Amino acid sequence: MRILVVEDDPDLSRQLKDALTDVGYAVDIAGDGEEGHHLGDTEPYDAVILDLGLPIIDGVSVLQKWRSDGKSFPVLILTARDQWSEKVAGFDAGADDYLTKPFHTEELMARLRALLRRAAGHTTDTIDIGDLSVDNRSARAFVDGMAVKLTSHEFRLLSYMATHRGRVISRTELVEHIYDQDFDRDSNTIEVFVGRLRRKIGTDRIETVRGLGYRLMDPDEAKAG
Amino acid sequence: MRILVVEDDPDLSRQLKDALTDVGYAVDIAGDGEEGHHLGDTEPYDAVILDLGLPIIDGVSVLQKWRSDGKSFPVLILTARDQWSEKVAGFDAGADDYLTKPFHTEELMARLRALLRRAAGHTTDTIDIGDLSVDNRSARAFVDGMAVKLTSHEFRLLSYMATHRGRVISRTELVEHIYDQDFDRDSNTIEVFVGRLRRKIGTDRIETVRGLGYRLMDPDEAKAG
DNA sequence: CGCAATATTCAGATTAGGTTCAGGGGCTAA
DNA sequence: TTAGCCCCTGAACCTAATCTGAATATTGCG
Repeated sequence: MRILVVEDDPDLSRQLKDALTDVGYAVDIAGDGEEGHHLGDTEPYDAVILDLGLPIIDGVSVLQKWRSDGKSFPVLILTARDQWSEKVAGFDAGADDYLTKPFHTEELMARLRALLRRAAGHTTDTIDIGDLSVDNRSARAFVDGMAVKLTSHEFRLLSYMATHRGRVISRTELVEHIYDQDFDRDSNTIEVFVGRLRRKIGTDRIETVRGLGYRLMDPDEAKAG
Repeated sequence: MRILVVEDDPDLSRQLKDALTDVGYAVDIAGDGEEGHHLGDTEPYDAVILDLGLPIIDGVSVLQKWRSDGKSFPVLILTARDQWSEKVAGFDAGADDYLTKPFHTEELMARLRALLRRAAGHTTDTIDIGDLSVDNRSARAFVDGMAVKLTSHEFRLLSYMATHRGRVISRTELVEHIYDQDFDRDSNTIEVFVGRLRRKIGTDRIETVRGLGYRLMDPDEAKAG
């Protein structure tokens, strides 16, 4: 974890750097708003501790610049004053937390941990198979970057096959996973859906394994191996 | 956005509920730790405001239980005491923010907004989707710079979809996040609201995904893939 | 070549979603 | 307190996407 501390009081920044380094963070220090802004713009920090009363450029302006540039690291603001209206302004500028001086280092550490913890939990939910991309979050599929319009059953079928890519999947297994309840399994709906899917995402992506079922794969990979 | 308030002081919880409802959140109240824990366990809240001094089960224990159950909603802790060591314990139990009573409602609101936007992976209160702009701070929406007049529930719907832009959102999810606990959830109000929203912000911004739900997106982006 | 498995096509049937509307509740202004 | 207004809700009705099953065609394999 790499942390930027923007603070003009050398004593405080020294003390913060020591404390943060002790618990294993990599720490950079900036002594004024300009330097701080530049560092935040160019280096990949995991979080920033930002004093508001800074030389050259004030903290809120620095924060606003970062946010309008799309910088998304969590920012914890420090300030000497305890004006609630000022806090509100800080949050509205895009701060994630706010701490009034003087503070206990332990509390700062705890708040920082909370910010880092929260920032960590963002994962995407897509499966890529060659240039086919299946996004379970948005219930969409892309072929070569182009969105493919799928109906809900078509998508369920594709999604299930994608999470078990490379494996042969029987019709029975597909039926069991696509339909919630017991479904009258003597019709050819699966074949119909596979057919429709093939038309939409490309025929050779779903291989038929006679007598066993289907397998979803990357056509190029198939040739190679 | 749906918020759970766990607070044993009826005056305070009443006041919080009013303030939160005014700005368009759906709010549930729990008066003790047990009820609070149960609600948090079973309902899909977007954030929780949790008092520490609670009857039956104390706040920190409730929070710890949630976290060990994998609940990840942001939690803002309230407490009467200003013991920094207690704050640290609260954060380590999995809190995301901490506010000492008495507090200014504006500050609480600002902190709550910060938690909500951060939980959704955003850094500001304004979400832009093409030329549609949704401002969660002022509860207003703009199309092409022009303000759009939305009713409270229309905005709730739009706001929730905007913070989850691109994702397919089921009717159930929408109902659960824009209404509070006591709401009869089988009627077609969601369809009605979606219809009204579409008329106000443009039909092709909300895509219907049959059998799954709706998706808010930039119509131009959609064509591009 | 012939059989069995799989593909394709297509036309109802079904059901999800869209639209409209009226009643009622709650808020505001007088 | 009352009248008026706005908005929410739920029902009824309408529209259209998509599912299904059967009929028909094709393929692969012994």
